[in-house]
Amino acid sequence: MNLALSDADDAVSAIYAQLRKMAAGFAFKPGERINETALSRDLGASRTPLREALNRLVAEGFVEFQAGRGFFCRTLSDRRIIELYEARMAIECEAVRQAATRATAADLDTIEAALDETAEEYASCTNPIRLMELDEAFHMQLTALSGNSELLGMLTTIYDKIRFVRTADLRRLQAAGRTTTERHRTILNAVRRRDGQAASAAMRDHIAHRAQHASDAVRMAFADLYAPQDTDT
Amino acid sequence: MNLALSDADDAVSAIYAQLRKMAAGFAFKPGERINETALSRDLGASRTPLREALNRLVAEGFVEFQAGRGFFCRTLSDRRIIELYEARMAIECEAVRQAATRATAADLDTIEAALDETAEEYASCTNPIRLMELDEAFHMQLTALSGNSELLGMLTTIYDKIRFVRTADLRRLQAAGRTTTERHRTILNAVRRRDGQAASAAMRDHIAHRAQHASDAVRMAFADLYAPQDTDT
DNA sequence: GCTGCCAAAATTGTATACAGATCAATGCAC
DNA sequence: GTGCATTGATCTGTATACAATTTTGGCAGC
Repeated sequence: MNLALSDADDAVSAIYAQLRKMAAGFAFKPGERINETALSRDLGASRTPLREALNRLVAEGFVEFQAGRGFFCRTLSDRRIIELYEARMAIECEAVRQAATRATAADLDTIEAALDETAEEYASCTNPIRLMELDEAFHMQLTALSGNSELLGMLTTIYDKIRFVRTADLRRLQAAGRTTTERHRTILNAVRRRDGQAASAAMRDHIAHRAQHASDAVRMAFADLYAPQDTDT
Repeated sequence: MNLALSDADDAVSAIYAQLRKMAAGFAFKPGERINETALSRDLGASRTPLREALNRLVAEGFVEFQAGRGFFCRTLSDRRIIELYEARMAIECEAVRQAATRATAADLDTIEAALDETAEEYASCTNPIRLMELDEAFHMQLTALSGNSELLGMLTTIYDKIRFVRTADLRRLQAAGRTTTERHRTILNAVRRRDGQAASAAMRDHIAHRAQHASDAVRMAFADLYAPQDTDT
């Protein structure tokens, strides 16, 4: 997978990075057709490099392509979100299992320090974007300890696809006065004990728990998506 | 992930499907630069749709892109292959766990029948391509029983990336007078018992076993790749 | 009000042109 | 013979043009 998501020095990669950010945040509405001419004008490029970048997003599933009709923003369905949560499970459970044998004590200290440092902010944070960043950072850092860049790349793509839903879910969770910090500590402790089995099980439990609320979160995410423009429809 | 690997009715998708097949079989040598003009001529298209298709392959990691220098065939390293085997583990272990709760008896009968039917051919097969097809069919069918198209799509991409190595590995295994059929039955039986834990563990064991020989297989694959042209280097 | 149809406008699909960068080969100095 | 600079050939990067297709808007008929 492509980990070089930072804007490389070539134009297509820069456009791609920008479009991916937009797609992750649903700057295009689900099912919406993407107007190449207008978008290329906005991005200050011509249609040729834009279409090349869009084709990368097609391969990753952020954008769909219909012959003769052009590019469309991906749709957002319960079913697909559940599948992505399961894919997350596959990757994060395996990653944490590998991390249990490969992570150094220093690596784990770093993550735990970050957890300690942000625990208070996490508990009192009212900005859902920031809440999401903190949560996601933990999962990505932990997965990175697997030392497997394929797994990390796949997870990055999955997170970009479900971020919108997860943001709604975390907001909801916190509104109920709860956080994910304790579950994160449980997972981290299992890795520290070098117990890959337990770490994997704890991660599975953690993700499964959130997946149960995914459908509700999808509905909230949809509301967020269309609320700024109009309250009904 | 993109499951529509069949040649769609649009030109870019058709070119993409063909290029992906070529990339999977290393029709381009690792690290080799891809000449757009020559390739577009061979494919009977112009550079524009070809580059769009190549950009899809960049996103999937079959092709690398260097600014100002063009597209290059991916390189083949031990490290990367091991990572892909681990990614396989992540996905297939999760898939088989889901399959254990979701697969119908009829689904499992179909796979078992295919296993029975091909057991003899598998044991005596001298064509490594066919050997690979049989083995891969089992894994893909089983993963399909998870009912998760994301997992299936990811696995398809992984298999396309390691097919070359796996072909060498299976050839080697069979030359030693052994097959994977019994291990496949062990996994299938666990799914039948609805024991997701055991099915996952058996799958993990199976893949780990093959991963141990991946480095040797990579070397064999390299030899295969360059043998037709020249015996050394 | 709704449907079907036709023409105009907008949009996509791809070939092509050309500027700029890269590569290869030759020749020169050492 | 080796390393380096030069230059011509090759190749990439992207804008643009235009054909083909799709969408849109309006109008007639039910």
